[in-house]
Order: sequence, then structure tokens, then C-alpha cells
Amino acid sequence: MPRPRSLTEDRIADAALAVLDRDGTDGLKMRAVAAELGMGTMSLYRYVSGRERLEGLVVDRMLAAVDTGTGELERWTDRVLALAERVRWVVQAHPAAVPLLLGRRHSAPASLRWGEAVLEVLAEAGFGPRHRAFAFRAILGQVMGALQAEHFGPLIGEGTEALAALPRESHPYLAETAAAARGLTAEEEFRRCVGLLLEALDREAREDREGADGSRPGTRGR
Amino acid sequence: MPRPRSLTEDRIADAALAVLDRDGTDGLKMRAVAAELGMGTMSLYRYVSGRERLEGLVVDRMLAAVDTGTGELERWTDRVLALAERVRWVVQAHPAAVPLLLGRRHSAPASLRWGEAVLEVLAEAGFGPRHRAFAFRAILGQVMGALQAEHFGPLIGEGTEALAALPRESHPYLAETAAAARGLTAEEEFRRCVGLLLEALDREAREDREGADGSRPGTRGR
DNA sequence: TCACGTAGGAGTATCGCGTACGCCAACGAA
DNA sequence: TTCGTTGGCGTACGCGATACTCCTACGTGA
Repeated sequence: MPRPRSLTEDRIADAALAVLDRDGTDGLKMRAVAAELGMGTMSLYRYVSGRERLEGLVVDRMLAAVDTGTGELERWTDRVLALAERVRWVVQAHPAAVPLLLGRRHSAPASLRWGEAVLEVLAEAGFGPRHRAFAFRAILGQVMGALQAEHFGPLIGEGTEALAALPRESHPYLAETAAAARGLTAEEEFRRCVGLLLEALDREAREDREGADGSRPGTRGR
Repeated sequence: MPRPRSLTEDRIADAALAVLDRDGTDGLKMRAVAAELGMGTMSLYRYVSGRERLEGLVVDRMLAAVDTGTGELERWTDRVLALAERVRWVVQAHPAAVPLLLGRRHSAPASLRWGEAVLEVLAEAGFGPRHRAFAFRAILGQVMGALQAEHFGPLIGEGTEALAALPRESHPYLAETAAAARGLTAEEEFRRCVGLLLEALDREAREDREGADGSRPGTRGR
């Protein structure tokens, strides 16, 4: 047993996150991470097979920090909302990692854990397997879409000003809407977008449960 | 007026799309696009300032192909759904361009045109500026999220199998849900996810219009 | 028809990044 | 202490983006 390993994957992921926070998305380079860890570039390859793997570690590290316990909450919609918001918080802390998250979420173990937690809540709320699949996709889509929009999109933050300044002639609605959106925070937007979706799912589920009368056939999860 | 320009930005974007379709996301290189156009690498720089700009052209080209007319449809929800689906179709035709779309949508003029069309429908449906901003964000989030999930995510397509094969012990719900999702097409998923959101927005709008009684204050767009 | 000027086309070179290879040192066990 | 294994690292190569510069082709005005 000659010589213990001096680095863990978590330490590496933390270093990468530090680099991301400091130098931005484009600043994430193998050299930079190695320097952050105080070692030569190639030493890093003893622990990480390559850049792909490094990015995967970062994403997993972020998602692993998300607490998936929701025991304290009553309504299932509140539970899922909490799960969604916790993802958002973690992501908020490292905005430069958003592109990585969007692209590598599917291969992160912690992402599976989160998905499992959401599906568990859905199952307890009475969603059958098929309806659950659909609901999960909608939720995941809204969460990822909101994060994507929040970080790349223009409707919140400085982009709002740019849009509001558009010529009224070519883009009257965008200009007006952007102006009206000035006061909104991303936090509030996220909450309402996801919340609205969850309410809709809840209504659907209740209708399914109460009146199993087959009205609007084919619209629900069977 | 010596010598006309021999390339248009559209031709360049088309060439880039051809390269994307053939060589994938990572295959989009300045060299490749120049070769596709039958010229030397550096000649391309006469027309395009750099790679960033090239990617922007590609995104704009795709979105410009989206028809934004919805005169033939009655319900506002159907109009927005049609606009959303048309984006999806265009993207379907060039899957390798999805990462570009997600990252550069905000800076594409054609994206503004699309957004303007959506907002116009929302305005005609009776959404006030503030509520419209929120609805737009929700719709945009769901559309982009669905596209993102469809192309990176595992719940539809081959990924479904991988998830369904997960050990029941560690991820019982994911495994079961993925198995149940086997028959679903991405098309149907997209339609239902966006449709559900639109129905929810429609219900909200109707409640606002009919009973302007201020129940559940602060939940709606004011 | 011809000569001239502007803009296009392309070669070369540089820079930065990921990473394969191989050397040496450090640490643990015998 | 000595040997075997593993960690740390310097060097070097391949590749992609792009600045600089020269040569060429086309269109125009005479």
C-alpha cells in the first residue's frame, strides 16, 4: 500500500468550482484547476481522466449539495417546489457552471438522486407511473428552462433594459413587456413559473382521482 | 463598386448547419465551414468576425425559418402551442445545434421576432403587461427546457432504457417511471408539457378576467 | 478595350488548450 | 534499508482560432 492518494474527487470539484467562480465558464481549464490545487497540470490527470470527467465532477458536486428531504412540508406541490428551489440556490451560487449543468445533468449520480426524490413525492401524491413520467418531464423542463433563461436570457436583469430600449415600432410588445418586468426578481419568476406548473399538475391529478369519468380522454396520463 | 461580395450570411449559416448535421456539435470548426463553402479558412473571416459570430448566424438562421403567423387558429393557447412546436420542428432538423440555440437564443434577432409573436398572442388574449412578462417567461422556460431535456436528457429515447435498467434498490421510482415512459414520443411529451402550462395560464387569465375579486392576492400578474 | 483601384482569397505564423509519454521522487512494506 | 508501486511533473505534440500580409480577380471609367 505505497503512498496514499493526496486528492479526492470532491476536492478537485471544489477547486474547479472556485476556478469557475473566479474566471467564468471559459476560464475552466485543466491548467487552472491544477494550479488551484497547487500542483502541476499533468498531476491532475492522475485523478481525473480528462476534461469531460472534470466537468462531470463539478455538476455532480453541485447537485450533491442539494438536500432532498421534504418531510417537513405538507402539500406535495410544496415539496417539489422546495426541491426545485434548492437546485436553483445551488446553481445561483455558481452561475458560471450553468452551461455544464444543462449539458451534463443526465450523467450525474446526484441528479438521479434528485430525480428519484421528485418521483417519490409524485408517487406519494397519487401519480401513476405513466402520468408520473409526464409530470416529471414537465417539472424538469420547467426547472432547467428557467435556469437556462435566467442565466442566458434577457428578461431579467440587465437584459431587461436592453429589451425595454428596443424600438417600439419593430418590437412593441417586447419593449412594453420588458419595461413592465423591471421590478421582477428572478427568484419570484422562478417560484411562480414552477408553482404554476405544479398547480396545474395538481389539478389534473385531483380530477383524475375524483371524477374518474373519462372526460377529456387522452389528455391525462391514462 | 469593385467586385460584389460572393457570400451572404445566410449561405454561411447554411454551410455551418450542413457541417453541424454531418459532423455534430464538436465538428463545427471554422476550417470545416470554410471547406464546406469551398474556400480557405481565412477567407471566411472576410465575412464573419469569428466563431462566436458564426454560431450566432446559425441560431438566427434556424429561428428565422420559424413561421410566426397564427391567424388560422382560434384559441390563443393553440396559437402559442403552434409557435412552440414550430421552434421544436426547426430544432429537430438540426439536433447538433441545440447547445448553440440554448446559449445564443437571446442575441438572435429572429428570436426577438418569435418572442414578439408570442407576446402579441398573449396581449390579444387579455394578458396585461406584467402578467404577460410572467407568462412569457414560463412559456419560454418550458419550451427551452423541453428542448434541452429532449436532447441531453435521458427520459426519452435510449436513455429511457438506461434508466429503466437502474437497480430497483437504489432508484426504484426512476426505474419504474422510465419503464412506464417507454412508449412515449418526444413529440407527445413536448405537446403535453407545453399544453399543460398553457391551460394553466388560460385558467389564470380567465379567473382574473371574470372574478376580479382579488382572491389569492399576489399570486397573479396584478 | 485597357489600366487601375478596391476587395476577395489564401498562406503562414502564433497562441492557447488538452493531453500522451516518460522520468524521478516519495512512501510503505519486508 | 531496500525494493516496488504510485504520485508529481516537465516536455512535447496535435489541433483549433485567428492576426498579418501578399497576391489576384473583378468592375469601372476612360
